[in-house]
Amino acid sequence: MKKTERLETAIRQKQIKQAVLEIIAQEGLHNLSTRNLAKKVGLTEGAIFRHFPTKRDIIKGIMEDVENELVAGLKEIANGSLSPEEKLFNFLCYHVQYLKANRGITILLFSEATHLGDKELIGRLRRIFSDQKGLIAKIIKEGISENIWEKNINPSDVATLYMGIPITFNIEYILNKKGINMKNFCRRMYELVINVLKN
Amino acid sequence: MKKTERLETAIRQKQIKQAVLEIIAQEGLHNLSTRNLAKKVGLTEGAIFRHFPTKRDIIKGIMEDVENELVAGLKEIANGSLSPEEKLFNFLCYHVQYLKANRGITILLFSEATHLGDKELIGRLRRIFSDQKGLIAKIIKEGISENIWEKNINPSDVATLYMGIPITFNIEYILNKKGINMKNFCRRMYELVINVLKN
DNA sequence: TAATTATGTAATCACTTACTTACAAAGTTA
DNA sequence: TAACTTTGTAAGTAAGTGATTACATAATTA
Repeated sequence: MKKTERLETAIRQKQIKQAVLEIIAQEGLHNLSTRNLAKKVGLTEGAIFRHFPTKRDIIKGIMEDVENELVAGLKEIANGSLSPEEKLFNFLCYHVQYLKANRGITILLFSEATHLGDKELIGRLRRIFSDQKGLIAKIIKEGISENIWEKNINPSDVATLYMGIPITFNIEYILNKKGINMKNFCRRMYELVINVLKN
Repeated sequence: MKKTERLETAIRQKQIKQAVLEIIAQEGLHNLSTRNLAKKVGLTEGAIFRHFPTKRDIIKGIMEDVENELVAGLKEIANGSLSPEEKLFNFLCYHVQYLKANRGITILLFSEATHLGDKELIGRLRRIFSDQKGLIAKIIKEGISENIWEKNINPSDVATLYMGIPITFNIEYILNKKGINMKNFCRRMYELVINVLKN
């Protein structure tokens, strides 16, 4: 009966978080129960709760991944030594690519954080959001101080405008997979943002 | 014991949909149960189900309101006789204002539609989304054909960029009420979009 | 090898969910 | 006034939720 391999917690945690994203992408948020999650991983519910104290902690773990993978990657680009234009382009492409590889993550974060009504999760989400905006604003300020872009432009406003791009991309991608024109998406959006900055 | 006034279904339906939006704005999505909804309206659960066959139908009703109020209003602006610039400005301001008055509606729609995993609701959402994009693209095409805006710009891409504005606004507004700089928000975003179009 | 620890199962918990049923009474109509 | 329709209540339902328990066994350590 007992054929299930025994793996250590760190590995199971990765599998569980992976399964969460797969369920959302393939079956929808409404199927994200611990029961279905256990089935997907190939374990029982008890085993799931052996590796995570609560379901909430699984979502929290995914948020931490986003901070460690996405946000850290974006930070590296923003703090690099390339030109502001190159930074902006790489930033946007990296951003979109990450969301493409982890489709549904935007909806998971916003939906679950608000669904669970959890102050800490919402705070984390807020931080991820404002970190990204801050990095974009920083790149833009850099470009302005290097006289590449217009002085009379508000970096924070452009950052707000920017933030809509990956969010919209992700929402459209999960909502309407065929409708969105993926080809060169990040280059096309980059050109538009550059238009704003060059005035 | 029976002090509850008896009101006709049409009125109760309005009250119930109103209560849904209030609960989301004040208590969060996680408190949107039929139990809590009934309490908010001042009725029993049984009464709620007298006026709506299912909870899903309440969400569907709110979606219909969005189509009849928001989308119809935007359509009127787009099809009006003002200049493309004026249309674009009014469009954006009307859009933002509606979401401000009905805050949380973006999260409700995306979250519940995906949470319920309901094909019809997701289809409706998709339609609301693409209708708005289509109207924006139309205004932009108009401006281009009137030689107000650059020819070598893709109206559909700008529409995608545009769509991020109200979505981001709504998400930020519910996530971080104090953080968002509301003052002249739509005018500031309008200026940025105009920069894109004038190249 | 013996004791201990880590990882699994099966059954079940208390609770919440959307929804239903049987009944009461207000409002309308014949 | 009598019959009927509409709108309400109170008390349920079955199904699903996240989480726990008692127990088994594989892997590691003393």
